[in-house]
Amino acid sequence: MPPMDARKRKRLEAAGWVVGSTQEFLGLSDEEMALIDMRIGLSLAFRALRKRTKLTQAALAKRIGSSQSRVAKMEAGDPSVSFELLIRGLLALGATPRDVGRVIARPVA
Amino acid sequence: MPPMDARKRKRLEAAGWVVGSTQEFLGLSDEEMALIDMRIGLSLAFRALRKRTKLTQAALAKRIGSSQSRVAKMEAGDPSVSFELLIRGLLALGATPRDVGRVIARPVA
DNA sequence: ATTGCGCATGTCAGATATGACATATAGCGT
DNA sequence: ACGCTATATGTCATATCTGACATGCGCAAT
Repeated sequence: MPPMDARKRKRLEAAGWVVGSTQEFLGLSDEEMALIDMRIGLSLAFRALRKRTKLTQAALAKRIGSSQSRVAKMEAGDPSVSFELLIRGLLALGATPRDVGRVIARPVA
Repeated sequence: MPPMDARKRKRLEAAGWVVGSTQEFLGLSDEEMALIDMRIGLSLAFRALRKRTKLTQAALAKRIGSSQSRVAKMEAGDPSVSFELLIRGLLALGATPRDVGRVIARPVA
């Protein structure tokens, strides 16, 4: 999962590292920030919904035809995970398009 | 742009072919339908916003570091275009995360 | 009828995402 | 301490996405 520079940033952020000041820390455009916020929001919503549904990562993975490790990456906001996969995951957990839209619309913090 | 089966469906739909009954026509799950609707919604919003901004596909492509042909595919709802690219495009045109969320939340028809 | 412009569609080499697998870590009951 | 279960992290072959390019189509102006 190597040197794609901005990789670990999201991990840190999702892990609680104040999303706000990260922008100047690395030189990110507003658009890139917005994208990262969306990704993080989707990740968090996904994890929350999975837990609410009382599914393990492995069980959910099986249900959506993926693997436990990928589910973990989805929840970690890993940039190797596409928006589409995150949205797929949410829908598979019963989220509606409205729900997904809400998550994307809301700036993360 | 070869035989990835469900390819032309979106073209037809985006071109006006009543999205509703397409579901039974091909055996699509609700979730897949929702995804397709989101993709179409993003495409349409993208095209609308570009036109409102009075940019040609080529000009916009240059601005976002892409190519005219890819912009055309974005607007065509082509499945070879990722959600992330569509969202990137919208943001580059000045759409806010709220705008994007709205588009995703709203079932296309 | 030819030129020019905007858009559509196809292809392809290189970039990125994916599921699967291996392995590591953390917590928890015994 | 030991097993056991859930989650995290890394790697890899394959699949999918990407920008670039070529080319086609329609349409307005000359």
